[in-house]
Amino acid sequence: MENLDNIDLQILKQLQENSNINTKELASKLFLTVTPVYERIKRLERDGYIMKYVALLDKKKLNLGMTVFCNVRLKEHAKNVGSNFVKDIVALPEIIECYNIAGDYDFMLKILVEDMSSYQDFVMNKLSTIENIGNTQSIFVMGEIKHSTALAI
Amino acid sequence: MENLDNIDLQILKQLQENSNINTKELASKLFLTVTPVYERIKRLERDGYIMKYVALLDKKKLNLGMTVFCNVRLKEHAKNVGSNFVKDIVALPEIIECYNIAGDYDFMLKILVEDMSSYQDFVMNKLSTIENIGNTQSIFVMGEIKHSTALAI
DNA sequence: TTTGTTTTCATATATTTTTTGGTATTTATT
DNA sequence: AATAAATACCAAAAAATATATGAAAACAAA
Repeated sequence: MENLDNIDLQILKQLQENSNINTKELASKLFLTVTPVYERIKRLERDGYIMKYVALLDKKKLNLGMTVFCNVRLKEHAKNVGSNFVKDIVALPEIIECYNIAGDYDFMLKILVEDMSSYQDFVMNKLSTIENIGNTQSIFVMGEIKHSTALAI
Repeated sequence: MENLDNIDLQILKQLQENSNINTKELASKLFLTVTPVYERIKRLERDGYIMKYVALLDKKKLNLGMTVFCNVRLKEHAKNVGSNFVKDIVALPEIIECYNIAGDYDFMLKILVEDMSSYQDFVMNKLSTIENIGNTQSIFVMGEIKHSTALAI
């Protein structure tokens, strides 16, 4: 972070809003030529500031319009065991995020499904079959106010 | 969704894992030439299946290593009012996501900050100054097990 | 000032994107 | 079934962009 100057930060800001901008256009925004911008981007990739480039898709258009946060509590005996809970979670594609949290529950999952009946199916036939899961609490998302992948840098 | 054939879905799958793949390489994976792949991508963009292309950055390297979910309850009188809560939320760059949820709380925020003291500063000096906020509950993330932007298509 | 290092520019080359025209293939229509 | 219309594909050309290279400028340290 201390290695990054203001130009680097502006490049990162741009790329996390639109990574398909070409070097020429980005260079002109920064009042530079293509070479320094190109080399800075490559350096930012090499040094791991930029992890990957992805396309963000429209959930609703792809029939995954329902978002649910699911809090999970492990069974008492499993708390200290290095369980394969994590392995199971990673394998389920409906679970798009999983956090180990502090508080009443052990994990919080973000789940994307088509509708309520597919969520029911997910909980009954997939989530509940995972070993060591004690109980769960589902928090349904009614609306998405803000959803950004861009860090405030 | 019904408009998408298997080739479209495979293109989307690839692009949401790595959007910097070039058309030629993508085409060879699909046993096609560049033109149909190129045209399909353009159509998927035009039709809104692909919303945007972004670079994903490393939180920790950019000093935003602390994630907190913050549940927010609005004040009673504000529940029905079309408050400018939303406008205020969108303006705060630490809040990377905001959901209107069902359950005990009205909103859930995902917040990215550097450390505990910056979170304290955020809550005290920014979040709490937003009108109509009743009370809040902070859920601290200890570990990120899974974090994908790719939809299970 | 001198030396070494870093950053940038200008330009050339390699690669990729985008366009174009033509040919199958499918779908609809008569 | 035959014809027309639309769709999806391929091959190749043109345009734009990415990448590489050598020289100039800016900067830092001795």
